[in-house]
Amino acid sequence: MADILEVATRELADKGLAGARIDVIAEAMRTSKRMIYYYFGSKEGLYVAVLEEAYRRMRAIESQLQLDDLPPEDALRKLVGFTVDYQLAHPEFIRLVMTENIHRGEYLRQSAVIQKLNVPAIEGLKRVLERGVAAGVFRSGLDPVDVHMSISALSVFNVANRYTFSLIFQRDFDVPATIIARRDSIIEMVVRFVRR
Amino acid sequence: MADILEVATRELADKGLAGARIDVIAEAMRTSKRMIYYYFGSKEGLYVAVLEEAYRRMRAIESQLQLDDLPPEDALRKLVGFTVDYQLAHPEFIRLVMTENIHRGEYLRQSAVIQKLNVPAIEGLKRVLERGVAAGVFRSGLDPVDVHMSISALSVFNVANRYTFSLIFQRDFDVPATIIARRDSIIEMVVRFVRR
DNA sequence: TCAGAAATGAACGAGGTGGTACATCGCAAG
DNA sequence: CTTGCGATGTACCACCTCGTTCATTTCTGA
Repeated sequence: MADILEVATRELADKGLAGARIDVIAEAMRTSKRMIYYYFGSKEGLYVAVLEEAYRRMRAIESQLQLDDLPPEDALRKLVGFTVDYQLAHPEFIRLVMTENIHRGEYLRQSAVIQKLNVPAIEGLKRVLERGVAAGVFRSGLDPVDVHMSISALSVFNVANRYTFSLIFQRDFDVPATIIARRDSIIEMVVRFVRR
Repeated sequence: MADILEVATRELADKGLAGARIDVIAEAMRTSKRMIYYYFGSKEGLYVAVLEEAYRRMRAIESQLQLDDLPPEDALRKLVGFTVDYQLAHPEFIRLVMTENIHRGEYLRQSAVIQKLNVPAIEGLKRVLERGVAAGVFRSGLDPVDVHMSISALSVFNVANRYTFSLIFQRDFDVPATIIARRDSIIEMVVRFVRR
């Protein structure tokens, strides 16, 4: 059953909601298509379940970062670095999010738990920023949601737009050195933004 | 015929390649479906044409910015501001790009002109950065493509992920004040990144 | 052991979709 | 006038895809 979600995630992230085929998902696991409807009711039902699970997984790992033990700037670097790494390691997550935005969020809206799932992410960042201000290393007046948005934007882009971008600007994101340079650049950008 | 592209852009950006229906596109203009195949050969052919045209339009406007007349930091602020504004004003562009990345760039790859179309964008930014270094206001060693990538990432995100993000973090991107604050934040972030 | 519920398999159908066949029209050139 | 070619309308089809129907099996609890 967690197996179903795994396979469904792959297929839905790969082709999008309209492009994914239930028969393909069904065939990719032992059970038949009949089961998908038994458990999830519809293609959309399955899709919502997949979406929720994807967010849940990311936040679960993120919550283990232990940012409170580090000096503010180190904590921020760790958080940004983690976000970049996570997106790189889980392209299927962004692909799902892209698909959902193509659909204007109409399916995620059906999820009751999705907001609560993401509150801790902001809370963690907020504490880091406050500690930085208290320590005199960060400027005040920063909006945690705004900073989080920038971190997400920078981390997501290399994965979300990697194909069009590398095609246009001839940057190969499979080369480790390129990835590392980009990662450093993103961290530097966020840190410089919050520094006094 | 430019009419066809207009309608097709709307439909393809709206639903994606798999979700868009040729019959719908055909019906939305005066001509019949027969014509689409006559001119573009296939659904994919139409899609490629739409993609190319979208890039062409953006770069055409961008090239009129006259950045060379301004002091480096002002020029950079203008460029970033323009990028943010353009993306906000043309959500269908990003939606197409998202769709294309879902497809791993396999269609854009078929376009011969797409690379050349985007070179000027980097050239313009490169000149601004060099002038900034020469004037002693920007740090040296900056990679224009890297900076361009960050500008794109920050500008694209609020549009590309507006639905999922606003759902999760209760930020309404239809409120002008929210947009303006975000715009200022992005510009500030880029400027701080390049400053000495 | 047995009743009832949960889980599953096989097959199918109704509707939709990309693409085509064929005939026709309009118009420019000779 | 007529020849030829680009443009267009109509109808159609072969295939695919979601979702269902019906029957069957496996589990669970008393």
